[in-house]
Amino acid sequence: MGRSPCCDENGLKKGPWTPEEDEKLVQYIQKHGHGSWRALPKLAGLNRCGKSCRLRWTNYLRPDIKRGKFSQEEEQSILHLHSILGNKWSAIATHLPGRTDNEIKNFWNTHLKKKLIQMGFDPMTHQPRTDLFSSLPHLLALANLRDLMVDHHPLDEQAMRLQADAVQLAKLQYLQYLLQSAASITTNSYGQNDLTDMEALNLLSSIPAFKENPVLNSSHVENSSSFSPGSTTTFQPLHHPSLLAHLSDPQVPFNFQTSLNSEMGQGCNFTMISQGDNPHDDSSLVFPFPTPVISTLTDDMSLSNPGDASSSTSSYGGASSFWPELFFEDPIMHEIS
DNA sequence: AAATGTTTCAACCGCCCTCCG
DNA sequence: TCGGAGGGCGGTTGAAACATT
Repeated sequence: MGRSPCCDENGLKKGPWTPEEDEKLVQYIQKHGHGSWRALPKLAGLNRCGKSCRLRWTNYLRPDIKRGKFSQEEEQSILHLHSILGNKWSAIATHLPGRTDNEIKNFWNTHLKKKLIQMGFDPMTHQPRTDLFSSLPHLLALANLRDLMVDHHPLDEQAMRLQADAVQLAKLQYLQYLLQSAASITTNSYGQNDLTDMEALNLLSSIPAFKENPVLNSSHVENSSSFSPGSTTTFQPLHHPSLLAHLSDPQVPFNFQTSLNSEMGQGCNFTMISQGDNPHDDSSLVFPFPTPVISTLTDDMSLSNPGDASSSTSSYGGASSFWPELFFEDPIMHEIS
């Protein structure tokens, strides 16, 4: 037995606003300001509830509202802010002049959420989706595409590589899942070798990037120092604007190597090593990350888990996520915090 | 051209918080 | 301290526009 909707009272009008109503509302507010929203409709000669008037004004009629398509920069900001704030649309809107929370929310639900899902990210956590099944539709689609193409046209080199990349990505996502599972198992069982380590290594060895590159099979990062964020800096995963610029442009190539340091019973660490130039060999994975960011952060340092400041004591300190958790000083976070 | 399906987004709903008497 | 009013917020709905068959 909840409170009855305000507009049910007194047969007040609901639904789309007419130009005449808009005109009345705008004129009244420009003359008198909105004051009490509840009192406003009567004073302005509108047969609407105050709430409806407030919504119409704040979401549509306000003179400082910017309409039209969201720019690339706005899109990046929303993604970034959402990764920090979650569904706090009004908070996000304060960082985007002229945009309303409602507009941002709609844009998120109709565009950005889908985009992230398509790219294999969980739209709520902004982390890669670790469930292999989430990748299956894409893989199946690719497989079907390949069948079709083989039937009708010879598969070109780039398409072949794309498909191979997708399969490798799925493997790596699954690997991440295994490592995350292993992290909890290992932590709880105190050094016990578990099957998941083996499973992970077997999977790795099936990926050309690991099999063919001697660096990747070595204990290359044995003594690598963890990337330490420092005490006064705020760090955010993934959605740096410069990264996001590339989310919408999957053609931006970046080659990287992933090193696995595995000593049985001690867990695994990932190290991302950027390559200065892009040799485009078949063993490279192509991801939409800009080279400069990766290279500055991963030059001979392992990536550690942001939530785990004492990662050196954790046997899986660097294995929290396959996708690079990039940490950087974030002005917006400073502002918020 | 018509029917059907999908997407978009303005508007509504109801919960929650703050303010004030 | 309590309770009601008002406003803000996030989630949801549904009509209109657009796309596809």
